[in-house]
Amino acid sequence: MPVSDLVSWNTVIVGLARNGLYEEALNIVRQMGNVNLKPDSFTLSSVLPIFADYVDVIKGKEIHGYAIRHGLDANVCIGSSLINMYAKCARVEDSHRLFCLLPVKDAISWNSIIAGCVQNGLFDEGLKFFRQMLIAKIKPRHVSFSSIMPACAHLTTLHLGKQLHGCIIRNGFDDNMFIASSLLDMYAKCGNIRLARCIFDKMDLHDIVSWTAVIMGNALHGNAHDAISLFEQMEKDGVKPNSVAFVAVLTACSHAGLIDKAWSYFNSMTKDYGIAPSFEHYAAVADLLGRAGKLQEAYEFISNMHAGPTENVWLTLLSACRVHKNVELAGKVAEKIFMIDPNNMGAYVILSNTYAAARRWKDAASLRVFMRNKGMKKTPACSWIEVKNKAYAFVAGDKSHPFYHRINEALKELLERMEQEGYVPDTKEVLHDVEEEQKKNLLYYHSERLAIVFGIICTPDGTTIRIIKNLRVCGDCHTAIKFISKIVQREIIVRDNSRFHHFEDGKCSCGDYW
DNA sequence: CTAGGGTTAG
Repeated sequence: MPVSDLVSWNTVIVGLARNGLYEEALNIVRQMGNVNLKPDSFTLSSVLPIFADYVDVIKGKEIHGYAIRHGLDANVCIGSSLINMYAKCARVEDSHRLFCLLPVKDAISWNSIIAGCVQNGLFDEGLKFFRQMLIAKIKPRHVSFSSIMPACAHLTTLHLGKQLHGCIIRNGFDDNMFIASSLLDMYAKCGNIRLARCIFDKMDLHDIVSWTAVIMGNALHGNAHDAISLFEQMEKDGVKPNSVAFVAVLTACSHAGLIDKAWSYFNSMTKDYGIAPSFEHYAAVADLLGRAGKLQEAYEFISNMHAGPTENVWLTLLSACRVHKNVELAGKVAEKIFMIDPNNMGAYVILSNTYAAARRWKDAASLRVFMRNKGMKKTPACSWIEVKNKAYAFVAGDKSHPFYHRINEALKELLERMEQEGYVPDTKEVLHDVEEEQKKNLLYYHSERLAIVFGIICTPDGTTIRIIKNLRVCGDCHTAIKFISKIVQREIIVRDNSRFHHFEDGKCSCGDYW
């Protein structure tokens, strides 16, 4: 059989696969056998992306086996598509192994392993490969940047994201849609919504991803009205919202307490766009109802979910129960969660905090003992700040920190000025059964305050301070930071586990609703 | 007259 025959068969397969006609492409591959043609490296690397898209690791592995038997596994194109296929099937350790074994690595094989890591949440690993790629003198391409940027976004490493942005501009990649979307998302997640919006406005074209990224960014920063008007503009521009876009706009409503708006979007999603609500949509609405104190309504809403509620949806209601100190419903909700996952740590923590908030110290304590016996540990609160391209982490009351004494001095000084301005510590949320004086001390050393004071000491006057915290900011710290922003005349941006707070001149952008 | 990698998600 002449080679050109195989070439023309491959050409047809590629054409079909690239146009999304996967079944037709696979049919052609099957027919190759009937005319005694054997798939070669071109065939395999055209077919593998199909199984990556199908998340079909069984079929993918079959191809992998075929490649090994025919001595094609050292081919760089097959290698990249195998790395990609395993990563898409959540088998990134297999991708990793293949990448190491690959004798020749080009830019695309590097991009495959970087994207594979980032898509599986291995952000540090992805960054490590990115650096190794540079060391190996492989020039990053546009795909390298759009693959690695989400790692900066998730890790909130603004300095890295900015460096990469510089590279992108120098390479003239800044007009690429994928890169612009990932960049604007990175800036939004790292606390700079203004720059995120700037990048969005400079784009020539907007697709559903860039719209969603800018809507979500505004939602996270509490700019509900911007988020909603962007969503409406998107609809006007003829870009059809998808399920993710609705998550974004519902998140915006949820962070601003816009119940009626949220309902109208939730209903329009199914009615106007035929999108079935997923648990994220339910979670956003449940969160909104819960925080507005409509706990019973939220309970019924969740109970009527089509697919059956997930533990995450119940968890949003459980934290609402804690906020509104509804111990009875909290118990009922916790039970629902333990039916799905008996070892759900988050649920035990919130439940014990609910008891403590209702001053039921004994119940809280016995639950903590139970948790300790089960070997469950509460996540310690931690805040961090970037100063001069370095991240500094703080945990509450950490005396081992090298800057502890300087921070402590500054904290005392600041506290005096705060009290002169009218700050009264609010110990209601201190969930320990200890003396009032001790409670105050616990508050004064919350991790976010240590990080903020460190930032004030280490940066010139007027510099914006950006803090990231792994847990929710407590009510008293929220008040304290408002005072601090006024006293030191600095903009302080705090990202907790669910949203951003912009503190400026004694006020917070969330309007005290969060 | 042939092949592989990318952005949004409480």
